[in-house]
Parts: sequence; C-alpha cells; structure tokens
Amino acid sequence: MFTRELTKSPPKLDIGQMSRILVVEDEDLIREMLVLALEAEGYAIATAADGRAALGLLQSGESTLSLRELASGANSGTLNEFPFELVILDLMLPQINGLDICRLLRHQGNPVPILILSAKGSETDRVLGLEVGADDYLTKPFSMRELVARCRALLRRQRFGGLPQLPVLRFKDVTLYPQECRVLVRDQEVNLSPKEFRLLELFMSYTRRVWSREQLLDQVWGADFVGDSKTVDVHIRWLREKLEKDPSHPEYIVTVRGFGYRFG
Amino acid sequence: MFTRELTKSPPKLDIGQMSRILVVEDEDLIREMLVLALEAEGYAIATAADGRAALGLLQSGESTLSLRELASGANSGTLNEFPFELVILDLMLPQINGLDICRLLRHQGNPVPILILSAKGSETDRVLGLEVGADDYLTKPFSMRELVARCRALLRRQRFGGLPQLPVLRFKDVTLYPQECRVLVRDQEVNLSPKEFRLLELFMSYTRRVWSREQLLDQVWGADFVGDSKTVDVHIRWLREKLEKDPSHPEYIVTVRGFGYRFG
DNA sequence: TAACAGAGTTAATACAGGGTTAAAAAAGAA
DNA sequence: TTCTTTTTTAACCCTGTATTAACTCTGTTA
Repeated sequence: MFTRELTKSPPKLDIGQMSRILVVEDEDLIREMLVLALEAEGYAIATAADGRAALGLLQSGESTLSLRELASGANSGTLNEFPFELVILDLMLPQINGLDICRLLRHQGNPVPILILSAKGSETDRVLGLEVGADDYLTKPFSMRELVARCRALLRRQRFGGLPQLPVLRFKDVTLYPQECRVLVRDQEVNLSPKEFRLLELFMSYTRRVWSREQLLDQVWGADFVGDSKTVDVHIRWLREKLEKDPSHPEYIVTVRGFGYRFG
Repeated sequence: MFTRELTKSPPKLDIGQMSRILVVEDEDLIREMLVLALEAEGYAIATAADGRAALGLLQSGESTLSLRELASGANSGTLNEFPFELVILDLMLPQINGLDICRLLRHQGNPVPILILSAKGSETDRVLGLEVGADDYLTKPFSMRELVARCRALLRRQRFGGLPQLPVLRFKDVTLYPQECRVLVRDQEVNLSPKEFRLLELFMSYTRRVWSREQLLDQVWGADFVGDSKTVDVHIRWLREKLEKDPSHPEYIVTVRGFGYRFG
C-alpha cells in the first residue's frame, strides 16, 4: 500500500524545508482556491496577479507585491529569500502573458518547473505551452485534486529525483522517518528492531486507532504467522522501553483492555 | 517480448546520444502510431506489448546502466544496452497492468520518468497514477502532437532540466564525479571497481535513504541477477574499506539491521 | 472475597542476519 | 594466450532479535 494518511499541519513550519510554489493567476477566486489547496498540502505559497509581478518575483526576489506571510508565522525568512521550486502559471494575464513569461524564463536559462494553467484547451495551445518550456499543462476547469497530484509529481522529481517519498510521521515527541528507518524520541535517535519499527510505523500511520493483537500480527508479522499472540505483548514492551519516559505508565502506546493497543 | 532494432533511416544515428523511450502498449495500431511519431522526432524506441515483456526490458541489468557509461561511447548494438530515459505506459495490459509496473519500479527504486497513457480518464484514475509515481498522465484518445510535446518536456527535464545533467555528488569528505568515474575521499583519490562505483553513486544520489539488498541488486546489478544477496554485503565491505577511516565502525555506509544499508 | 482472565514482565533459548575472510570463478587487459 | 582485477561463492563466527514459557500483577465478576 502506497497511499498513507497525512498527518495534517506539522507543528513547526520551516520554510527552508517546505516546497516553495509561485501561483500566478489574475482571477482572485481561482488564485485563492489554489493557495488554500496548496497550503493545505504543506507548501509555501507566494502569489502574483499579473505578469510583471510574476517576473519580478521570479527574477530578482524583489517584488511589487506584499508577500504572503505564512499562517503560523515563526519562521526565519520571507518567502522570496528562497528560489521557487514550482511555478503555476495562468496564460491569460494582464501586462505580460503567461507564454511570454515561460519563454523568457527558459531563454534566461531558468530551469524552474512550470505548470501552465489555462482556459485554452485546444491541442495547439497545449502543445505550444509545452513547446515553450512548460513542464505540464492543465486546462480550466480543472480538478483541484489532480492539480495537487501533478504538483506533487513535479516537485517529487525536482527534489527527490523521481522516487516517491513517504511522509515523515510525527506525534508529540516521536518522529519517524519511513525511508530512513529512523526514529527520534525527544530528539534522541533510538534504535528499533525491524518488528518494533514496523509496529511503530503502523501505529503512527493511524494514531488513536485501536488494534487487536490479531490485527497487529496480520499487519506486521504477516497473515501466515503461526504462534502465540503473546508475542505482540513482548514487542510492545520492548517498544515502550524505547519510547516511553516510564514504560510501566505508557503515554504513547496505551493498552485498551479486552481489545488491544492504541497509539496516542 | 519483442525488441525493436534501431531505425536505419538516417545513417549516422548514435544511439548513445538519442533519447531512449520504451513504449508499452498492447494495441498494435496505437503502438505503431506511437513508434512512428516518436521515431520521427528522432528518439530511439523499444516496444513491449505486455506487462511482463516491459518489466523484462526495464529490469535487465543492461538497461540500468547510467548515462556516463554510454557517454563514454563506442556503442555497437541494440537498444536495450542503454537505460531508458522515458517509459510510455499503457495501463490496461496483458499479464501485469501498468499501475503495478509503475508501483513495482518505484518500489525497486527505479527513478525513470513514466508517462501513463490510459483509457481511464476519471480524476481518480489520474490522481492514482501520479500517486504511484508516474510523472504525467494522458487519457485516450489523445493527440499525438500533445503526446510528443509532453515526452519532450519530460526528456528535457531529465537530460538538462532541474538538476544539472550529472551533478557532482558530495557528502562530508566524499566527492564523486559521475562523468569522470572518480571519487575523492578526504582529498585522496580512491580507485573503485565498477560495482563499487555504482553502489556509491546510488547511495550518494539518495543520502539517508535505506536500501534493501534486493533494491541494490535491482538497481546496481539488474533485476535479472541470480545469486545470493550476500554478494551485496561483500561489496559493501570493499567499499567501506575504501571510504571509511575505520571500516568496522563505518560512518558513511551504515547497516540498518533487518532492512539494509543507508548512506549518511 | 475468591476466582479468573487479560495483561505485564523477565529470562532462556534458538535462530536469522550481518561481518569477515579466503578462495574460486569470471571478466578484462596486455 | 597469460596476467591481473573484479566478482561471486562459501565457510565461519558473532551478535541482535524473535519467540516461548513461566511467573506476576491487575482489574472484573460472581
């Protein structure tokens, strides 16, 4: 299974770590919808409502627009200290049209990925858009989910060379990095055995859900496991020893008597 | 499975310089149309008519050679001595369906760009396709011109875009020059065998990511490797001897018991 | 209150996974 | 070819991990 529930809004936003997207769109309504959807994905968004503003942001970082401040604040820099990793570009813009922006950027050797968003859906328009250096082309009206998925795909290739990456799982003082098989507890790295790691990964993917011992055996050990369900208890014990301040009065992995265990 | 030999029309085609595309499509007519259109663009095309054949072509060790190796020239032969730079993938395939192929490739750590071609045009299908690691999604019926334009966009980014072509890889005291097949460790040049080099190249392309022995065999040896996964251990040992100050207490190539190895 | 079931805890043991080295086999180079 | 380098296999050891089992603790119910 590849899809995974996203834990929403990690508490600490570090703009240097977030993907930075520039949304260039003159229709206020659409622009705001885009911003909302993309911010919900955890991206840092700047916007421009016309071509000149967009070029300003892209070329120098100096802009005539006030930059969107991040919701929860408390981050070190403004958005335009960092280069954009993706541009979502409407074609029909005041001042300078989108195609020209795209052409200009490529002419200047700027490799930032560009996703064109346009009401012009004809084949010729689409081909032309890709021709002048865009990376993707979506026609209005578009599905917000698809747009987000396409952004993810572009950013994935940009940042991680094309391999999909699993989101980091956080809960209170525990952070789990699925790709790295690494777990931090109170900023200390702890060394988990494979079974412990899989257990924790499962727990953290579905916090607050109660798992029976049988379900845990199915998910972590595999459906072909034969043996005592007491095995789970022992592994839970090991895990508690590595996670909990006081393993005998657990705060993370809670026993639900008669049912099983729950994380969180 | 059938592989297509090079078109001979222009006499001096250097396959090492051409973009290599794999077309996976079971309908003969569409497949032939794709081949014609893409060959007209100057790409080198291989085809597969079912999922198993596609996987065979994609996973054979030869097709995972890195660009560097073929840039060094002197190529005599067939298309599949070279890695594919793009896969055009139909979803509805005999034997193994396209989504599974996509998922499997990504699961093995193969980052080749994938353009999905499908009759299923629903938003959910498109999102799902991108979700499992595809880079673009086009629904049938499609315009051949648009398809070609999208291929160009993907290849442009692959070859010249986003990241520079073959960036120098650095981590702490290790520097790897992909083009030159050279590695510096603490400013000392070390001599790596081919396998060692490609292992290190892979590791350094995705630092901190844990690779299982199977993934390493897939990516470095090729999916058709038959033999003991213990082989990896031995090569890791050699590599450690050349990288680490103290090979028995490695700082770069770390063992993650039960999972595999991680660089950094 | 006793009796019981569910859960906690710990220790003992078996075993799988990984490290290491040597030597055979294969691949390249001269 | 012959020599050299590289790759793979095999054997051995060592250690961390999984599992079982025995015993304890705790909450529930009669």
